[in-house]
Amino acid sequence: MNFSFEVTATNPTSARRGVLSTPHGAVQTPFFMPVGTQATVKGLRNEALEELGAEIILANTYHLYLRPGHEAVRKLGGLHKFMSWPRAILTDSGGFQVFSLSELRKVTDEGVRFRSHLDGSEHMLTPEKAAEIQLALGSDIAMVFDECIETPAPREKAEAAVKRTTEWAGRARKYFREQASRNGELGQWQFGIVQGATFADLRRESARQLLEMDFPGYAVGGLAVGEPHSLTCEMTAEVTALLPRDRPRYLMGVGKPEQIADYVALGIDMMDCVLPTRAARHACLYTSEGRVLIKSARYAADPRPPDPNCSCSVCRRYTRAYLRHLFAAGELTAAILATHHNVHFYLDLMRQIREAIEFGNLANFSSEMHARYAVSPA
RNA sequence: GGACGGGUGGGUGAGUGGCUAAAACCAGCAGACUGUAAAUCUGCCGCUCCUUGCGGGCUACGAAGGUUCGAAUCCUUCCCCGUCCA
Repeated sequence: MNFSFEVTATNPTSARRGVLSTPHGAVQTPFFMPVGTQATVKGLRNEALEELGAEIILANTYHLYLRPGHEAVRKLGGLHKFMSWPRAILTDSGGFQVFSLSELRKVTDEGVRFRSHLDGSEHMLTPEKAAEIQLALGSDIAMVFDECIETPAPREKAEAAVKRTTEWAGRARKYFREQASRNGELGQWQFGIVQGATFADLRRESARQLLEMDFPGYAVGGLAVGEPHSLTCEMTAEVTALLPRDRPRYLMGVGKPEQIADYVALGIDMMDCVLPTRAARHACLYTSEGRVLIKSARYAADPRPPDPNCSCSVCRRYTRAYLRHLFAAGELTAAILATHHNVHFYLDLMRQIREAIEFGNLANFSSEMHARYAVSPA
């Protein structure tokens, strides 16, 4: 087995410092995964991602299944080779698309029937199918297919989603193990996903049921979909309290810069979020001084770097005035530079957090981040 | 010199008697983005007043007059622009 997870340091909070080893390299935890839904982190070449120190990225089952198709990727040597990314990859299962594409799908116990957002064609995604696709893609970590629902949700709906997610997790686990016994070492880890919306008892129940399936890692899903941050933290804490200490915990789809350290303090090891890349394309830069909406007229003649305290190659070379100009002109370079900076910011934030855990001052770090982002800079 | 066509808010450009401070798009301004249907979306965008209300006042569809209860829309004259004919 090329996989392992080792906790190397703990903290007065529940935070853990560790290393997740994969066939495509070791990943220092806690970590943040830049999102590369369609086998690319929008706006960044893989060379840049490597320079920025990304050790793992996320890709998406649903999107790659529709285009170019998982069999096509398999024939081209798997996702790593296809996209020329030598480091680790985690694939999301398509469970989030159950939520985000809610108008294009129908959920049944069997699975989810999607109408493709690309051409309207019909596709059935089941727990087995999602696992099969991810095995074909050859990602290092595969997620089980779950039912992600909106928040707030009525209790009955949340209950039903938990029940379904648990059953689907069981089927996915079974499929995965069958494949392993038939084909030998699969070179992939499979993680379960806890659901339960904003109901603490459902979250605990969901976690307990998944624990019985003995996943090498556990995710918390269906959070940060509109509920207040405090509630996200509450639900996360409920779950992490039950999860085994020797397995990685993944809080899916988070978060804002000032929230990241909070999740880590609750014992989260892994996160991903489209925020740094999407916000960058929309001219929002994350800096040591807070958010900078670089399109604003106030930066038209600002000769300072986007973030005076940042060491990234964009901040070393370009001014706010120039970035603002590029956005105003609609130049592609605007998105590229902004994305580069934001991903640097997030990855550097994670480096600082890992350091803070080792030095035992994560709590201070967290409150500093909140203070910094409480008010947007002038 | 003559015949047509046309002059609308920062721009392009709808609108041929009241529902028009005037569509739509662009530009401008402000904001939002949390396992990416997102290089997207939302709001504001003549001036002004306040007790911020589907509020009041003022100004505005080349200019000046006129018709009408009411005009960007109809009439007259003038000024520009385009095309064609001499």
